[in-house]
Amino acid sequence: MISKACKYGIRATIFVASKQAEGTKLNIKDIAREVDAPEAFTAKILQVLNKNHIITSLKGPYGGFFIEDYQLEQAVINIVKAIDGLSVFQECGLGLKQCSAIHPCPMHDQYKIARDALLEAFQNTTIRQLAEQVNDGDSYINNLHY
Amino acid sequence: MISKACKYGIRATIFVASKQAEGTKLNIKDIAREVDAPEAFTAKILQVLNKNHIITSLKGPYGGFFIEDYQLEQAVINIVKAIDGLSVFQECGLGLKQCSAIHPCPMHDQYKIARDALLEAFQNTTIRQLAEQVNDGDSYINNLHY
DNA sequence: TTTATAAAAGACAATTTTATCTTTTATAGA
DNA sequence: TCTATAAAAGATAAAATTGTCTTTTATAAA
Repeated sequence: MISKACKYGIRATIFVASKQAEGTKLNIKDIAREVDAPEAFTAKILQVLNKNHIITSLKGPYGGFFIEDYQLEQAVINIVKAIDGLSVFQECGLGLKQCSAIHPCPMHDQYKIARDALLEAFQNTTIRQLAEQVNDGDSYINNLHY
Repeated sequence: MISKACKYGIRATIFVASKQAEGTKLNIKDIAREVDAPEAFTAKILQVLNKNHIITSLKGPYGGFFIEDYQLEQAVINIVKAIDGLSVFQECGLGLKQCSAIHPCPMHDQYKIARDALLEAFQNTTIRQLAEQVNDGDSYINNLHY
């Protein structure tokens, strides 16, 4: 569906967003630990998220990652766009290079329904909404480790 | 979404199914050419499809691949199951190892809608239906190469 | 039974994705 | 200005997926 990198990126972003109220900056180690992702790999991902203005970073002492107000309002699809690109939302379900109403693959119509539902999910959800859910204890961004 | 191998496999199966009426057996070369997939890779995929009784093969002269009546009635999800497994239809959208109504990720509900739509698409469609579409000229399993 | 044919099986190679490690750059405070 | 800190950048490495090539096995017909 979407890459592992992208999933880590979304979880990390939600975590950073969920801490916005505190006003503190979070470092890579803490973010990676919280979202159960490999640290160095997470660093790479956060790097591209910063470049794409999904989150903001500051180097040096007292530095780290945080999220700004305007960034909280972005739809999660922007995270997918930054890491994986938007092709998942456009590609043919059976891998045809061009697949459209005029040259459809045999699953075109049914697949499009699912693909559009996915698009909706990522399009109509803001980072703020997800962060609030987590803060309210209604959902989680980490694995239960029993 | 689903792997390239799986997409090749579905296209190949539809092609074989679309030729069932002819009663002829198709060889790897012809199948691979028709569905625009690498030949040797296609051979590997057809091998697992045969093992999983999606299609049938016969070695030797006058051998090749064909599909039997009962196989035509199978849902395409069986092809996905044989090649990729069913995890796409069960996995968390944000990559949590366990994600359910009692420990949901922040996108659980919206993602589930899309995932279930995908499941429906593959579950409620038979190989025969797709083959008929192709035979009727309503859809295609090959790339337009202009 | 021999031969030709076509898939199966197995080994291997290339590419992509995931992951790690080291060095550099920016920044805050002493 | 010097030092410590934390991210950025760059170079590699490991794993998974995609793709190829060679050898073996099954089968039909002569």
